Amino acid sequence: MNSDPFDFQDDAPSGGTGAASGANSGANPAGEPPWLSGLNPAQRDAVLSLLGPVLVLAGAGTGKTRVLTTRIAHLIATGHAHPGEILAVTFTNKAAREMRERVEHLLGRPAAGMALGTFHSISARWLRHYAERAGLKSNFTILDSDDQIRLLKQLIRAEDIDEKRWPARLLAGLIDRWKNRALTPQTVPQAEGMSFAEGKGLSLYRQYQERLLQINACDFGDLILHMITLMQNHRDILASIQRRARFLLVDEYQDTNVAQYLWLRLLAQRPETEPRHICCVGDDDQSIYGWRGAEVGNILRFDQDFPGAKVIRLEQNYRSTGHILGAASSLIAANASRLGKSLWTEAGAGEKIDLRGLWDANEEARTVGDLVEDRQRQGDSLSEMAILVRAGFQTREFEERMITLGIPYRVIGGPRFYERAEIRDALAYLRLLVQPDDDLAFERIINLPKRGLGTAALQMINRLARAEGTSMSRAAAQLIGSEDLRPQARRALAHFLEDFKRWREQIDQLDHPSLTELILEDSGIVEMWQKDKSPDASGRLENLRELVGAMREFDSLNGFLEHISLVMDNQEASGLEKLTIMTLHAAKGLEFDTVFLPGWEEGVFPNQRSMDEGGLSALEEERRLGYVGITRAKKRAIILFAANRQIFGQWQSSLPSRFIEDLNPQHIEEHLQQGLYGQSRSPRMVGDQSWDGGKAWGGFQGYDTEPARGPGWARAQAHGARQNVEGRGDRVRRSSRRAHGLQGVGLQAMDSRKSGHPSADQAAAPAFTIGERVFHEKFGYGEIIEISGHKLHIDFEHSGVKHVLDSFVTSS
DNA sequence: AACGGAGACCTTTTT
DNA sequence: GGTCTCCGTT
Repeated sequence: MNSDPFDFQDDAPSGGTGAASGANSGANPAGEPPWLSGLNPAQRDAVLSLLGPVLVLAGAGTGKTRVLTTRIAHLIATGHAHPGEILAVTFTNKAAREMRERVEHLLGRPAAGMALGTFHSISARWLRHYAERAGLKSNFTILDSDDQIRLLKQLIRAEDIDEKRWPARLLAGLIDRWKNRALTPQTVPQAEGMSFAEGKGLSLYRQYQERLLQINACDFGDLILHMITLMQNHRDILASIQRRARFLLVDEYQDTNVAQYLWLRLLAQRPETEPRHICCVGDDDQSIYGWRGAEVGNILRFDQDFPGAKVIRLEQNYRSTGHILGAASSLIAANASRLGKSLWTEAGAGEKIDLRGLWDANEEARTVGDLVEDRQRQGDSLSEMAILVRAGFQTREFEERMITLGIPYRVIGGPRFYERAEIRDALAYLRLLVQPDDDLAFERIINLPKRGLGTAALQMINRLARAEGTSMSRAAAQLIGSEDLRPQARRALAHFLEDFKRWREQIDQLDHPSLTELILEDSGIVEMWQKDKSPDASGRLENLRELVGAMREFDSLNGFLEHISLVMDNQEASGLEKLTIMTLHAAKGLEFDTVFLPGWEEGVFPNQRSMDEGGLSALEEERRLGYVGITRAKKRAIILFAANRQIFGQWQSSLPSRFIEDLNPQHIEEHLQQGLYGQSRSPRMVGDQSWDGGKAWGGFQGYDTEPARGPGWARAQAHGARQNVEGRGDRVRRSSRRAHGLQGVGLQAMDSRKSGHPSADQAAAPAFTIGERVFHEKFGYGEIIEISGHKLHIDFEHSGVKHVLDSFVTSS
């Protein structure tokens, strides 16, 4: 991030204004500019189509970032645009940082004045400039979701709403969703405003916004929302910004939400006669943030929004081998709503996808561990391997296994550095230092470390602040001049305020890291942790030291605070090679030689809750997630699933993911564990006539061809013809038609449990009775205490009550 | 202020 | 099963 946070005024030398002139003015007369060499025709087209609206549909691994960066470099180097007229938006700060580096590398010089950042960071800069017009001061605080919740909690309490029934996080979610749709308290539809605490939703939203202005703060959504409102209501602001955004570039367009879309529309707004130089890059197949408001619709109707838009498809993949690409394509082909792309590669077929069915999650982790060690023996680096899970809880078993094996790993996406309590405490001190009206910071640290200012004192301060319509700091200052507080509390409060006064006097004397150190010492924070005997206390002190270290990279305290409220990522410096464990979401945009994809089971992936809430469109989003997962792999992908898994302390039996049947078997090599899905000698198995004892472990080979299964079946047949990848061919029908036996039973049980397709054969439930003694392969003997369909609750002699499917159990 | 018990939660997550 | 939050007790 640049030191000058708002350099977009008139510092831009004019000169790049003649966009319409000579398209090749910057080209080397001897040929073409060097940065264009090595681009394939589609990429080249995307780089050179500088004028008018352009949509680049860039499949996974097709060189999207390269196109974007080259395009920017080309704009500048050919004189089509001055850096100060370019505005490029990304979704993460990391992406922004990388993009800037690459552009400057191509140009061979800094691209000073170019606005390149996230929607939020760019908005924040503008908003600081125009703060007064939005009712804020330019040093406003950016609240994170933690602060947001605490604020909402106060409002909910003040309204006498039952916090249990109407938790603050629910309201926070509601407000976030409104903001994602660019709805202010004035524009929330009447009916929706009623949706919290018997109709108080909208009123709470309004109060929340008022309160934010009072404490001179914004939440993340406000950054964008305020800017939209400002641009809509003030022509001068809009004009000034548009001047700086003559050439717009947007990365990951499929992830934009409605508010971001409106933001872009305002920036791109031009008189009819003028072209809109907007270039959006995205991949509808990698849209995985629908659940937080992203609108795939934005990318799907780009050419309606921007008439005359040129659509360019990047389809040559440079990342993965043929089998990986083939498997991924066959999976995504099962989705109905897509713009459609056909990735291809010049790389060889490579290794097939390694598909492994295992008994339980434990074995899954062991298998991955073994395979990782195998790769290491082959000389592969750990940093080229990753385990990509659907949900956070899955990381645990892998972490445990890696610890046992002594394999260094890192988990991405755990609690982030700046979200840790001790860091947030320290930051609250700094926030209050520069912004005395920051009530949330005040409340956080007023009694930290303990200084005898408990709830009573806090309440008194709060009441006065409300009565006077002022901030808590000011109210507190007033209180120490009065007799309202007990002498002890009064002294403590006076001391607290004096500390801050003293520190503020030091702001110009000391550099900010030293000042922070001073504050941490003086306030007693350091002492507090030193006295703390809990095992993580030393780590917390370590973190505080790290915080001071991180500050040194910024030239001002304000610059640092801006950075941490927007850029909450922690870049790990450690040079040690490590295996990466992270969620599929976090993996987007990354690549690894070897990718492990565990937990491909119904319920886990696709995730049950996701489907319950979002239906078919959520299922498609899950499938895109699978597509993202597979396409992270350069050389090999291993997909795993387990028949049994403990979820929230309950054993669950599960069937392999329906996504596995979407995969074209040509690209798959199965390694199925013997005896999976209880090939036991069960006399109870419904219709078990032809079980062949293991090889064709049922679920997978069998259920694909079960017509009763519904949508999956129809899709599977339809998409064969669309194969477009190396190794194309009609989809091979699964050979086994065994639709009965264990797998049949399990299937029915699953189906009836899931939304959608009730099984036709439910009547065929085996006749277990409550109280019956049964045997389970893993849990041994037990007694049935409850039956619901095919799901049994069994009290096992050695392992307690478990929920298992009846197909895993035999009567004893 | 410090402990502990009860209850609720448990998908993904950037900014 | 694990963790977090709240609330009541000491």
